[in-house]
Amino acid sequence: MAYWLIKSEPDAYGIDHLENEQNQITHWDGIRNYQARNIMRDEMKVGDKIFFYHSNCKPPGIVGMVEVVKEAYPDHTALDPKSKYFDPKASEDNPRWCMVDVKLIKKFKRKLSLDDMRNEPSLAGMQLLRRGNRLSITPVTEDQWNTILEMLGEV
DNA sequence: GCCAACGTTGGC
DNA sequence: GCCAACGTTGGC
Repeated sequence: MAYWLIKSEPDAYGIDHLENEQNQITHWDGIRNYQARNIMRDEMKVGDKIFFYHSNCKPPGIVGMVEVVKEAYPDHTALDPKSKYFDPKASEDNPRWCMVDVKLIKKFKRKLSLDDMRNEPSLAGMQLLRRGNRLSITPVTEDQWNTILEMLGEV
C-alpha cells in the first residue's frame, strides 16, 4: 500500500464538499498535469491512503485523510465542451486524462499547517515541501505518513 | 495582488 | 528539438 498527498483549493472543492457527498466518495477529476496523471494511472491502487491538503488558503495544510476506492478511469470532463476541464485534444478513443475515486476516511480535528511541516526536521524530504513544487499529487513515505499522524495526535 | 517557479505551446 | 512566450500554481 502506498501513501500520497493531494491538494485542493477549499473554495473550489474542499474536504467539506467531500464530506457532503453521497457515501463521502468523489471522482478526482480535472487533473491536467501529466506527472499527476501518471501517478493516478500507473501507481494509485485501491486501498492507498491519501492526505487531503488545502492549498491557496490561510494557512495551507493537511485537513484530512482519504482512500482510493476505484483505480484510474477516463476523466469524462475532458470530453465535455461545457466543462472548464474540457480538452479539445481528448477523445473517446484517447481520453488523455484520467481520474480515481476517493472516499473520505476522516477529517482531522485540526489542520496541520505547511509551517508545522516545514518546522519538523524529519519531514524535510517531503516532496510537498520542495521549493517551487506545484504538483497536485505527491508521494508520501510511510515514515512521513506516521510522523504527520503523530503531529496531529491522530495515532 | 505579487511574483517565482514551473509546465505547455507553437514557430522556426 | 530548441526555446521564447505565455499561462498557471500557490505561498507569501
